Amino acid sequence: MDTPQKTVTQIETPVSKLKVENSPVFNYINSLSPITTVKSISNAQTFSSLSFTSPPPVFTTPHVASHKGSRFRSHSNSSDPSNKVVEEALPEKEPPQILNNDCLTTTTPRVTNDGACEDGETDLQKMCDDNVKRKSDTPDWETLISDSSDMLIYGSPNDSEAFRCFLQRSSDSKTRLCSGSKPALAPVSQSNEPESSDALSVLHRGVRRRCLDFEMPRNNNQTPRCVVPSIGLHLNAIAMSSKDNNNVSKEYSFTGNVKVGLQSSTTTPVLPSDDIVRENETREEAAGEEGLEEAPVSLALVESEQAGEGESSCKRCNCKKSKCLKLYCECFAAGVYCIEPCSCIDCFNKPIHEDTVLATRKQIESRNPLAFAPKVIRNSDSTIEVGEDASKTPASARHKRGCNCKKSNCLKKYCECYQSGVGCSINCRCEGCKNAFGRKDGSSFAGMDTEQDQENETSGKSGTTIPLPPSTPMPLRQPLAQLPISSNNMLPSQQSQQHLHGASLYNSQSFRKQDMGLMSQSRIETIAEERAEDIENFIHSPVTNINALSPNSKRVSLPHMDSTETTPWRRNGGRKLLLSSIPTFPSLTPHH
DNA sequence: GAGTTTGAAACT
DNA sequence: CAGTTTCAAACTC
Repeated sequence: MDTPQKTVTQIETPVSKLKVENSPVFNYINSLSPITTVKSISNAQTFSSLSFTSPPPVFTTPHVASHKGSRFRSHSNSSDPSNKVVEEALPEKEPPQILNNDCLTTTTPRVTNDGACEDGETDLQKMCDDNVKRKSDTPDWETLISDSSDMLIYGSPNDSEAFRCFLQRSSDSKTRLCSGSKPALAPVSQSNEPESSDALSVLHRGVRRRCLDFEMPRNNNQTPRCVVPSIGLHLNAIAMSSKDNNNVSKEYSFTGNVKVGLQSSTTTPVLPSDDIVRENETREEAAGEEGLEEAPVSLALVESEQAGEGESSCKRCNCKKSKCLKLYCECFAAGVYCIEPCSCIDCFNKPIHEDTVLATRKQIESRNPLAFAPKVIRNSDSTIEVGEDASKTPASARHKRGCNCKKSNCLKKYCECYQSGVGCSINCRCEGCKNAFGRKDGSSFAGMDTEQDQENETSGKSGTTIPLPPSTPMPLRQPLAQLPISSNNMLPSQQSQQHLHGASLYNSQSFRKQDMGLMSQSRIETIAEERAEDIENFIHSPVTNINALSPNSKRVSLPHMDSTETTPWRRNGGRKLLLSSIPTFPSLTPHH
């Protein structure tokens, strides 16, 4: 009897009964015991609630095992514990409710006991005593707590910071972490949170977090970015398409995602969010299997980066009739939620309308799986880009579908190729192409020179306009930004699941993010190469064939090949490899 | 800031 | 698939 219940002893109730008989003291305790039992119950509830709702087996075990539980739990349960911890750490943010919960849940194990012990002092004292013993017995708690703190943080609203720290640790780019962290966190937390209390509350938290996160980042330093799009995330092929690029240059991007978060506070990246949420689920699942969890993180990171960068350029849309639910909307197209800076009217691209956004997105993807995929594909060179010029970019990158310019001569941003800072290619159906980054003819990139020359010859406007176009800037970052978006939506895990679809984009994005953020440049380069290969493969593959077959069709285009974007592809092929390689996750694990 | 131009996206 | 319309960004004034 007794022996078996050692674990129970911790729980207290059963033991108490047994012992009660033995000594008056126990009797006394017994009187108390009820309370304790209650606690235990409460704990159980909390745990159950926390872990379960969606919880993967992992969670279940942990919480059950619980208390001692172990790291595992802390990690896995990060949600719960994290929240608790966070709350404790950051009582401010979390509403009292949470605290209560925390008390209940946490009480047993640690802190609560000590400090909180609000409940019955006597009981608590006893409990504390017991706890003390327990602690002595299982110092793990503290350690766990401390250890888990990171994770906990993760889950909590504050997560962003903690998360960031992690990320930073794990990865290098701080910005990413900061910005990205949110999205990633949000998703994660959300997934977890729901367990704890109300899904809604969770969502709100998520939102808050994102907002906070965003703020945090800002505060931190990073830049005021819009940070907002991480949101993946966030976050969607990210979307990025040309815009993404813009993002890069401007802010957008993922930022977009990030933005989202900021936006209304609601959250962020629409798609990303959705995707994130989904992905979170899927991830968890997948993660369980593969340990993809990382992916999300990476995505988040990516997003964050983008967001961070994007921030500088926070993208904003000005939609009036599309409700920001069509690809006309840059934010939506980028897979991010609209945020405050947007001047849109009747905007539905907000976390509040997540369902609508997702549904719309699906609809669009059903029509064109690549709708949210990056528009620009880059070669290995793409990484190079550095700004200097576009000259390089153009060569390596190409617009999937190609442009259809007739009057702009591909010398203005009306041209997606030009806007993205890439040269026109065979896929383009443009007329009078003078793309400075590379003409459809083949006159290569470098446009500047050639173009200027030509322009000089043809028209005077050229020079200034061409160079100006941020095209250069765009291209550089674009990849990141873009990828993130789509990726946001689609987590790697999802990617794997989703396959090539739009998801692929996401995947790619996410991938990118990971790549970008986590991976060193060298890796990126390699990836880029891989991408190129993948792209080729893609082209050969049925899907790609589509593009090849119908270059004209806008949507047909391949799944993003962009260096940044392209990643996704490879992911398809080599995704796992990348993922596995991706450090992002690892960083998280360390926490364990 | 308002109006125009442009080409992608969406629709038929 | 092609043509047309709608839309919002890019651009101009």
